[in-house]
Amino acid sequence: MMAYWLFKSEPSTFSLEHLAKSPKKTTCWDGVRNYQARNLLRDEMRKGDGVLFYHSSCAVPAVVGTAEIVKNGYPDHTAQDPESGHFDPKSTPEEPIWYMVDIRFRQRFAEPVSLAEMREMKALEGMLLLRRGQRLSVQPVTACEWKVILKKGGLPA
DNA sequence: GCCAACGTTGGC
DNA sequence: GCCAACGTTGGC
Repeated sequence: MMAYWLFKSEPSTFSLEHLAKSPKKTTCWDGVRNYQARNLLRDEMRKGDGVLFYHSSCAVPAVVGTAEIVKNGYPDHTAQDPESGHFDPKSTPEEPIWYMVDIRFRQRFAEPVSLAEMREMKALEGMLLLRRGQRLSVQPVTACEWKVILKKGGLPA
């Protein structure tokens, strides 16, 4: 059963363009330091799942395209790197706390689907992203939400 | 186990 | 830059 997810990223740090230009159009999604998000990365996400790529903290917050999970959850080694900025001394190679997945660029939307637009779409009532105070950096998306957003973005579902 | 203080996220 | 909503930390 294929699942769908939404990944937030600040485009000034790592945009969909960055992903598209990465080697093999693939990157490891490191640096997530929230337990709820960790559980999704480690236990729920599976190779082949769809990812909505969302730009946050920018002029027009929006879903700008899609990616896919290409590697299941595995330990985030940046937790062991004091230089990384995501260092966590409580996490060890023997007992890792933090996990990441690999994602690969799939497609860029013809038109980004902005947060404001999503708020006005009836089909997206109840979408996690639109809930006030919702800050999870990786979060589940329903098949219906996925389909509606891809259509709005000008991609075939 | 409670809860105040603090840091972060992220839209506006 | 502001600020609401969270998550985390640490004293008790």
